[in-house]
Amino acid sequence: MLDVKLIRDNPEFVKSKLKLRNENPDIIDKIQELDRIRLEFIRKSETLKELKNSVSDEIAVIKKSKGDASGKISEMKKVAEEIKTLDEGLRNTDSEIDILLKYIPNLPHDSVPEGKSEKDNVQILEWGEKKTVDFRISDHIELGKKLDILDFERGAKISGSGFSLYKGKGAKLERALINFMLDEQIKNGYTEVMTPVLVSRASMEAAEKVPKFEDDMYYMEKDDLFAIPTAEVPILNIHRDEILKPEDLPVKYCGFTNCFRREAGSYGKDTKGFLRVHQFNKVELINFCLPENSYTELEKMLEDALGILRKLNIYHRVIELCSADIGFAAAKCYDIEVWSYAENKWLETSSVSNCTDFQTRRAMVRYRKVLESNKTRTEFVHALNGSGLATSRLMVALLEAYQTESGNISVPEVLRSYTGFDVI
RNA sequence: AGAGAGAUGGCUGAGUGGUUGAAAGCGGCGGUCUUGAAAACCGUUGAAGCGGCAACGUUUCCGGGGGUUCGAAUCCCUCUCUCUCUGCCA
Repeated sequence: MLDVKLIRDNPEFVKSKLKLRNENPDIIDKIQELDRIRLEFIRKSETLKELKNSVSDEIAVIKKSKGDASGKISEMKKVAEEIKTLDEGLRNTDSEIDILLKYIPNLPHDSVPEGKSEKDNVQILEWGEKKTVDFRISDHIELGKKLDILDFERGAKISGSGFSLYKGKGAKLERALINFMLDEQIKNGYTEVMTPVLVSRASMEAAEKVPKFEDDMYYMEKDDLFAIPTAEVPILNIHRDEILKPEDLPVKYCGFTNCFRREAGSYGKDTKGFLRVHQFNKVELINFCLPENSYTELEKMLEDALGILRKLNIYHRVIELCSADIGFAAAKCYDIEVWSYAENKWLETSSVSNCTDFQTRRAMVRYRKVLESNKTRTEFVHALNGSGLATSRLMVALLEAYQTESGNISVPEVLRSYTGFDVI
């Protein structure tokens, strides 16, 4: 969530940034008004509480010396009533503000290209080249079926469309990919974690996924638990309500999990095979860092993700998302896309974002900042997240790019020590 | 799922209505001592909000929410979570 103080002190700045995201800035006026009311409640209530506290002490003294305090007590009775009313007003105003705040996205960073839609995203890097082959390219579904390594029909039988079954060398290849990616990220300084994949509502809220995206999640009503759409959620929550030591920053985690997405509203789009699935595998990267370092850390994280594709030798590009297309919690975001030879288009396989203090403010992840006066103050750390990477679409690109004329798959060099075989 | 116990500051752990934001110990930080270090001793050490340029003042916070009271960590209700035992199960 945004800082209310920023809205209070710099409303025009906030509005202009929201406009860049195609958001209606009027909501800021509403929050400002509620904030004024809120401060009024606080001041009135605190003045009365101060009075109540001091008189209560006096009453204690009088009672101790067996005196009569009935006058003061009845006076304070009235004051207590007033405080109750004021605090109720304050609570209501607080929750009104909070509801509004939950639907306001993070503000785009100055370096983010302005744009109206995804068409205005900017390609900033292209790596490798499109191979040309003199045989017919099979898509991943065809390859998966022929080699008996992927079975989408049976995946659907088990759970419905959008669920897949890996088999034999296909399963092993997937596992190899995950292990390879984790090992690479551990080398890059990330600490591996294995997290719960069902998380509480509080964790979802802290990651700013709920209430805005509640319909996109699988939800277990009986236990009020959500299936995670990304490991970003549990990993971010590792340090919820904590104050980190500045010397420990940046704190970097990587973790593999299954990810679950209902993909409500995208039925009919990219329904083939792995292109859009309800459950997929992903190695996630999270970085908690000092605010002043978050944009250099963002570039490093992008590099960490790209390193995987380079080692796999997969043709890819990087897109810098424009102001209208960056995710809700992000201030700046890069997408990594891999080339699908069969689909003849780019597939998003990673998104690397700097969420600044947007999530950490709600999650209360802070560090102790030492001021010039040698005093300390807590400040929110910045949180970054990135896929490093998501396997399903990567698998599409990999299978297609590594197919041979005979219809087999030549396992990428770096994965062979993991798979134990060279060809599928 | 059944029975019971509990939730207090970075940690351990006192505290059952009136200077208790909270004893004590540990840890952390600063200092004395020391060539240096350890030990010992002394001091210091929570967060959030509001007001203030600041010094500082003030309010709130002892799992969450509500209640009783002039006054609650302390009494009542409720929810959540954790632990132990039994059952079930990977």
